[in-house]
Amino acid sequence: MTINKQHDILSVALKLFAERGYDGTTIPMIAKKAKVGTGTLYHYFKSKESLVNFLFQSCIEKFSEVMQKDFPYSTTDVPEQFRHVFFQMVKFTKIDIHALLFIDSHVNQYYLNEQSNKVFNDFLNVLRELLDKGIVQGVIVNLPSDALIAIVYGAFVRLYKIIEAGELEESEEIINGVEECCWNAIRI
Amino acid sequence: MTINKQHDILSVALKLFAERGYDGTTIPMIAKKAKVGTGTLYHYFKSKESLVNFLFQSCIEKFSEVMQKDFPYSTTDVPEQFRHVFFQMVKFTKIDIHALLFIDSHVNQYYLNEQSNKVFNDFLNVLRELLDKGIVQGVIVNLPSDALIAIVYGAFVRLYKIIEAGELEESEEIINGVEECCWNAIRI
Amino acid sequence: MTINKQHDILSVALKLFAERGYDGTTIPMIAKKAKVGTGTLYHYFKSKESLVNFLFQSCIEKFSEVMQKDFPYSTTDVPEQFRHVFFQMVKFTKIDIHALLFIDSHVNQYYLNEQSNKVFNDFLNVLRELLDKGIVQGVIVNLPSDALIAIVYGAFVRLYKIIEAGELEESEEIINGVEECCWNAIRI
Amino acid sequence: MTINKQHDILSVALKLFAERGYDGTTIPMIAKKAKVGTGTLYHYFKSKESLVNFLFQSCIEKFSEVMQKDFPYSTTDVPEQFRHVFFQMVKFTKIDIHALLFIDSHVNQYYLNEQSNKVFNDFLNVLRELLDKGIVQGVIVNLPSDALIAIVYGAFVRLYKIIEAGELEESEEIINGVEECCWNAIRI
DNA sequence: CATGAATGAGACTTCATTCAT
DNA sequence: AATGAATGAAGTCTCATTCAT
Repeated sequence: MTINKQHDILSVALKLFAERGYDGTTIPMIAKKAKVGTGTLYHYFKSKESLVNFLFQSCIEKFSEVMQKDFPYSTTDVPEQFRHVFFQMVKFTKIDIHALLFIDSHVNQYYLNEQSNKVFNDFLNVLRELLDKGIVQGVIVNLPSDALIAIVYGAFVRLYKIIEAGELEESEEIINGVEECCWNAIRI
Repeated sequence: MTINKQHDILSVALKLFAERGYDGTTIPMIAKKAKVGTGTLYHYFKSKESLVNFLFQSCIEKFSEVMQKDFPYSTTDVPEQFRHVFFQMVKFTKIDIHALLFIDSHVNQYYLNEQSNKVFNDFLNVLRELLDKGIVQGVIVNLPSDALIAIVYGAFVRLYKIIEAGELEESEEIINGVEECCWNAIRI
Repeated sequence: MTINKQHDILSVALKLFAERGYDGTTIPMIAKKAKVGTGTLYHYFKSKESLVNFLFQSCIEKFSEVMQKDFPYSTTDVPEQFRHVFFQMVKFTKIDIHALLFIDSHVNQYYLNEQSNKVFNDFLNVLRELLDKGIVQGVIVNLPSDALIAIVYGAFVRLYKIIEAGELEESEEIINGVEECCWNAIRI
Repeated sequence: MTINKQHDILSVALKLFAERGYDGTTIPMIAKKAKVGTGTLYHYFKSKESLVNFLFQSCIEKFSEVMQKDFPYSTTDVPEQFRHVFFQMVKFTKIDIHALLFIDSHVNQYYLNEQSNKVFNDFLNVLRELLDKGIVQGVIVNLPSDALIAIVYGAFVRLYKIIEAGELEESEEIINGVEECCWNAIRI
């Protein structure tokens, strides 16, 4: 038996939601894989919706934390800061790729509540600020920061989707290459 | 009455699948929006699964057609060819953004059959060839072509996701800028 | 094309009802096997129920006709009359075994109307009279005629069920033997 | 509340299947009569088909058990053994007439699986052996044992069908009379 | 806390029947 | 007369949720 059933439920649910989507994942599926009774699930979460929202918010939170860990506030060198953020994203993904894919496929869905949407938007703001600073400094192309995020984040997520699907094997070389690509995409 | 009920069903289903996912979309939902009886749907498609597979394959087919339309075979200039493909993708998306988002969110899902997966893979091969040619010519960075596709396609799709979500307004300026970004990402 | 669609519908329906029962047989099944459109069926019969009732009544009628054909009214010899009826039943079954099995499995069912039930009861009365006469004459055992009919008719139908199922091959020898058995069962 | 919902479901389903046939009986019908939710039915049985197969096999099993209970193995007197089997069938029918009628109307139907067919065939073999022994001893008429079973079993079932339909009142006298008829039918 | 039997709303699907052609 | 597309009621089955143990 595991010490923490809640933890088991969360990690199983995250994986299943990431793989099959919210509606394609059933409570019995989660319960069975987490080796708990279906009723147990309802001791920890009021409903399926509250579970998905809890997961979403805590994933964003962890993602945000990792991304800001050891952030080089001291410097004003945007390329260095971009580099830092990128490799922290890599680090986060290595810890829990399902969290990345879960976030990606659940953003803006009809079952997310206001709080989830707010948390996600706050998270985006951190990135927006970084990029806007680069635009002002003239080191990043002058496009709406949301578009720039879409480019970098879109590329990043899709890369890990094909890695997770087994269509590409992860290697330091490739990751470094992709980082360069992403920076080249948006730098002036 | 509409001339073609099958067409109505397909276009409604495409939109709903793109917005809510396969499992989040119900047959009654589709039927109601398409203004047909639920039974009618089953005159045209054997099952919900056969509907989603039909849609998937025909979307890929259309996408593939548009992308290869007027392709500059005469030249060997990869940048020009890349540019062509990119703007054909833009054209396709303008015709039917739901098709783009539908494809993106349904690739590799458990309800797709072998034929759907094959059709999608064939489609990717066209892109792979183009990029591999560029790598050989030394004008595109030497990374696995799947990674390069992920970068460009991932960026592209995510851009249109936020446009569709109303978080960014489409403009020729932005699209041109993004095209430049994408090319800069992968060129040497 | 067949001359008579109604005939095709009836013969297909009879066979299917006999094999799969009323509820296990669908209108599309019948239409397809009879090579007509489903709508065509409704030109000949008001509803599925009216079709099954029509079939039931016409089967009983034919059965009754055959059984009374060349009936030896001149004699009062019950054994001879019994023999006649038995072999007329054999003759009827040889013409259309499905009719026999259809009648057997549809008697007394909830979808039969009053008229069908009446027709069947009238048919039984003919048999009852014959057996009652034999009882009065002291050549048939003194049991309720319905019980005697159940014995003979039950034996007869079940015999042809296993013949139809391919578990027994019909032969004159066996039929003669069974006739003897049936007579021995009820004679004094 | 009842102690055993599964038992309630089974007994209600047996009765309804016997009366209306498999396709004429719906899951909501069964659930309502058994006073359970429709979903409950699916906790006990995977599908309607698995329910009917389970019922079929357990009915045959019970029937077989009752028929072989206290079988006079010590004697080689076939008439006595026949008599025993017949009255054990009567006993079984008195316990659960629906089981008898259910078996009769569901044999060989398209929804029965291989196991069900096998169980039924094994059951028939017991009867075949008994009759074959009688034929060898020269006390039973020389006809294929399947034909003899058809005669006796067909007569027996049909008798109880009309009793169940209220067209004949059961009495010891009649049952004894019918037993004599059945024996007379097949003895030499 | 933990469970899983129980439930009924609602999912997918079928089918008797109608009707425009 | 003949058709089959169209329909919605009703069938089988699933699933989020509750609750007695």
